Amino acid sequence: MKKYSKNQLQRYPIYLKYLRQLKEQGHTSVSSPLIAKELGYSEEQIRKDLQLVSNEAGRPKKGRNIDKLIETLENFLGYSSQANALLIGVGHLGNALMNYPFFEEMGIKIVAGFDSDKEKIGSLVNEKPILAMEELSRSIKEYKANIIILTVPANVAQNVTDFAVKAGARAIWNFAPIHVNVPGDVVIEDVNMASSLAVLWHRYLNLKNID
Amino acid sequence: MKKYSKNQLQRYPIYLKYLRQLKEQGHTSVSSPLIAKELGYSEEQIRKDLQLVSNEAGRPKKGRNIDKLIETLENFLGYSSQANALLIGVGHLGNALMNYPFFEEMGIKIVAGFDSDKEKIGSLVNEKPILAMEELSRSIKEYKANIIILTVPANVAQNVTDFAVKAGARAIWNFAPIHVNVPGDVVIEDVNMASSLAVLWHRYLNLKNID
DNA sequence: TAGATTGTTAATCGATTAACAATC
DNA sequence: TAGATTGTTAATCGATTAACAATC
Repeated sequence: MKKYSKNQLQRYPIYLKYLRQLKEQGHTSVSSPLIAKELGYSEEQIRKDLQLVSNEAGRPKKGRNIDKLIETLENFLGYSSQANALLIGVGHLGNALMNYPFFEEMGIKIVAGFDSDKEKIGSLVNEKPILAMEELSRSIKEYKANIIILTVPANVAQNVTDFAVKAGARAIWNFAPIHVNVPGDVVIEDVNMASSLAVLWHRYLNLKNID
Repeated sequence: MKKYSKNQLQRYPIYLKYLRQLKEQGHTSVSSPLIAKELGYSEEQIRKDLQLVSNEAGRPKKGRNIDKLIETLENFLGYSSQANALLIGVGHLGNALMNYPFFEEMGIKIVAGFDSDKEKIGSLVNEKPILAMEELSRSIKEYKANIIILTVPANVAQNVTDFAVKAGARAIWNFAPIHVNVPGDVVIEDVNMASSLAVLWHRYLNLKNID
């Protein structure tokens, strides 16, 4: 399997989104300089990235076929796989993600939510059942749920993670604002808003100070 | 002003969160190897990162004073600033962020939401008023709102961004699943779930294939 | 043909890691 | 003292950028 850096992997969905836009606008081919200009990357980087996933060469002067490229990226990113996901922690954020319309186009489908709150258990959110934590293990097997979305408070995140791993979770998408440890045979990826805000804030201060 | 890489900036909030945990547990000092082990970084990296923000040296054998370090990081990250933020797009995600309890400990406070939906305008979400887009320019001035949180659908993100920039926005925290362009005197940072998922998914596939 | 764009190979840049003397 | 941990300086590694011949 080829090696992709984290930065690289993060760029592919952005390319794909843009290519879909171009396609909607009626374009049938696309060049590296165009993508580079519009998305703010260098054209060399675009070329490198696309060469790496694509098994078909681009054509000088013309660029690449958009439909082919979209298909390539969709396959590469798993958008054609329709993997089932389970969400733990149906608070405000969990609720929002259960209603998030873009997951399906990203190839994942939240099939159930889990919470420890008895009031919530048994209810439906966006037509998906909210179940008790005890059901997790069974659900992972039943739905072949590859991905666990973690939207619990920071103070219980590690405990819930341990529980989920024991229940069979192998990929955890962590929205809790804290680092959690997992065994080597489990992958975890954080959506850390504090990290993102730190970058924004620092750049903003730089901007103000330069003026 | 010192130069910090994006990766570096992203790590600081993670350190801070962990240090706060340690403090709660009664620790008074902390060493690089300890942080490194717990958070999965190398100890050299921790040392480099902390040296860069700290104006006080650590002490061999002992490490650093936790209280001092927490204070340093809080100041560096702007957590003591209490900046006002405005949120545009009160859908499911926007709603969740208006109820997100951790923003205040990160030094930002959402003071109002904005939406184009007449049904929502005039209502309160988590005690904050939802206003019409026409009010944006006035609110930015009134609240000295440095940060705009963008939680609108992808297809209107660029238009709304342009509108916000015209209204005086200078820092945009973009949760829409799309790249938007801004002028050079505006900073933008994306929370791109698709990018995050791409990393998770790729690592997960790697894991399965290696087994 | 001329020119835009490609893919490849080399150079540069920056970030991480390693090595090690200093010190509490 | 001995040992853990520090800060600094150098080496390595990887990613991005530059250069350029190939080609549609």
